[in-house]
Amino acid sequence: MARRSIRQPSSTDDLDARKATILEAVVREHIDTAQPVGSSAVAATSHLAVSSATVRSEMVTLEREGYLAQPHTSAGRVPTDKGYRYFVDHLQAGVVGEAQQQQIKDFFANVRGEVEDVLAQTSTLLSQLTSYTSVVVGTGHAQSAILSTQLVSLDARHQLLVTVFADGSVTKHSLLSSFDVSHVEVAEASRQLNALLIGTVLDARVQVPSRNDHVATLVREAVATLHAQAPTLDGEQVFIGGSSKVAEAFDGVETVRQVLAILEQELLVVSLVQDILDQGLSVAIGSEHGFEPLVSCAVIVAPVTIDGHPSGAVGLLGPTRMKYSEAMAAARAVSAQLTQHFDGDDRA
Amino acid sequence: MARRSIRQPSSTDDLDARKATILEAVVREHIDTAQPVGSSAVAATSHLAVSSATVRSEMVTLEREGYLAQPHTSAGRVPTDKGYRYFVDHLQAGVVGEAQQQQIKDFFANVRGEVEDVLAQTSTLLSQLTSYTSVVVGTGHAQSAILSTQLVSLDARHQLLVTVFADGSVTKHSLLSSFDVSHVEVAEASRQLNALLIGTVLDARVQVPSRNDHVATLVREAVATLHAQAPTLDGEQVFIGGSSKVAEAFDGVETVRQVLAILEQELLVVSLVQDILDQGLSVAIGSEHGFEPLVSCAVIVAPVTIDGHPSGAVGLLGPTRMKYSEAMAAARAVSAQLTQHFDGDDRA
DNA sequence: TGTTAGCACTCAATTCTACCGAGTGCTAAC
DNA sequence: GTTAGCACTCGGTAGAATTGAGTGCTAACA
Repeated sequence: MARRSIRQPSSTDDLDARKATILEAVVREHIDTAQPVGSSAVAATSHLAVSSATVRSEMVTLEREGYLAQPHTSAGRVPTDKGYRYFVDHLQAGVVGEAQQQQIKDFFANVRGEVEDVLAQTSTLLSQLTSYTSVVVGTGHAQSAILSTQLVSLDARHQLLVTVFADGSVTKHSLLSSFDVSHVEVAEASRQLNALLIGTVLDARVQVPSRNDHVATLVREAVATLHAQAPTLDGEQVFIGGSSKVAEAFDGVETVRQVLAILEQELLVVSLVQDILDQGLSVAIGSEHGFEPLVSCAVIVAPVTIDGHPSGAVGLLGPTRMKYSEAMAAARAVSAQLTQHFDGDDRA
Repeated sequence: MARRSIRQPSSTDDLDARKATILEAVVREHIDTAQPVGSSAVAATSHLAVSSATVRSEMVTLEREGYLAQPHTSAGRVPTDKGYRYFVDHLQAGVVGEAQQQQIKDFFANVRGEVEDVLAQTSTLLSQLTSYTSVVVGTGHAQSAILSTQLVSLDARHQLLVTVFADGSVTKHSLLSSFDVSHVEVAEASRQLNALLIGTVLDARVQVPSRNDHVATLVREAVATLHAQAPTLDGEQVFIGGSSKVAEAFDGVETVRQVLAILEQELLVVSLVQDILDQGLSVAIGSEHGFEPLVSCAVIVAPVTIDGHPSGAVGLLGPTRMKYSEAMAAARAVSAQLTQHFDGDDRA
């Protein structure tokens, strides 16, 4: 995996007021038009009472300091990752529009179903709100206590182990015995499993029976199967919404392909989101996140907590020239509502 | 939904041998090169001892009869949907290559985990084998008998209803009571639910208790919740693999976007696959499947059965100029292996 | 010293033109 | 029925000319 450590976001020095204004104008304009921005455009749109020549000489400095770049000699300027970073760091928090606020409210007022369904639909919502691809991550239940476990017989050789965790998640594992098992034995094994496991977490050590009869063997197998899952953070879920937006956001077909290919690898996506969160960031721009194939992307994340501890995140993936203000506001609003949703009426 | 009935596939009349050869040559060449095919190319590649002029006059006929089309006057010919249809109908069954056969074998020899995992991974496999986007559909358990149902207390007001079906699937539904429920009451409700539901199918009528105590209310709610799911064919699962292949298969960014947008709507995909299967087809080309946005696509499907009755399908989605022979062979091989996998060692 | 008007210069993008050539349809001869 | 021959069509390409947005530099100005 071609990962590198995430760059310090605060490495952007401060710019004097006029340079900052010019940089901001360039970023805004470029986000709007997707075109290189010229000095005269900046002189016109920004409210600096300055001629284009002055803007030009400032731009030379900004370029030398790495905030702007020139695609070719006779073109305008384009923001670099560092330029976007400065812009984002100095962005005052945006607010979500009336209509969108309403849409979010309506959604959470009407959403039904299990956690998984809610997360999946939230992902679609976030994508619709922003026109970017959205990622919703629900963290695993590795640290949740087991509430109940049950062994169900499918046929003489096959049993299904169903486990319910305190966070409301349910897992199933099929077991294949090398001998025929009676219903009575399954019931007894189920009883013993409950006695052993209820209240424990997945990686806890439990005392399994050492006898060699059917029931004991079954119990041992069940516990082993269950514990084998613990390290893989089983239950970590990813919901990706609006992957078709990728085709809108990027122009090169090849770029689209690469981004889609990344999104297919859900583990990668989870670790990407997790990394960004671990660094305490809410936005990773261009090469900041260290994923080669995503250099032309920016990723916005907002954590979701349940009962105060982190238990997931919502994210947005767009081009580096994305509408940071709106997108960040939407992500924040949705993550807040999601947090509230799970803390509140519905139990997660 | 802009659906239309599927066209009869057998509406292609028969062509004389030479026309058939020419048509086939055009299709093969066009699939290979993505370019319009000229008469001289056909005269050269096909083993007809005929001049290009003869081919040309035959092509005029083929065009008049709707098998070929001309992008513009001075270009070669391109197959129409009808042309592809004839080609596919007269295609002798292809075989999968050595390496691919091996890859499939290895996959099914090593695949682990629950049905869902197997299906998801199968989808990825099929996509890798063919370089097309793959769809794996697992049909719901609406007709499966209930093996076990269990009510678990999350807290005083929230209970989780976990149901195991004979096909090995598990559902969960959370219930919210308007009153506090004790653990004893939950256990009793769970016991009663088992007595009521075990052995029934989802849409069966059962006699619920009419009393008004906590337990009876809980039981009623649980049954109602469960039965509310029956008509929605709950449990129908779609796994889409290799959506990034869409960006390779189609050139227009807009087409890519449209196809991705369709793939996002999983219900649509299921009904598409189902429709094609219902018509007894294994390939739907261009407008045959009646989905406007997918006119430039062909869809290949192959049914999967468990214990003899249909329980899913694998599918491939590519451009109309896809490699039918290879793709159909791969789909068939994978669906056969999948069928065997579920009938055999592992219980589904 | 910072700002600005003026100006020459650069270079991608656009337009125009000519032309090539793959491919066609037609016809006359075999 | 087949084919060689031929005039014709028209998309694609290559080159030249043009355009114009934008730059950097310089000299004058406040």
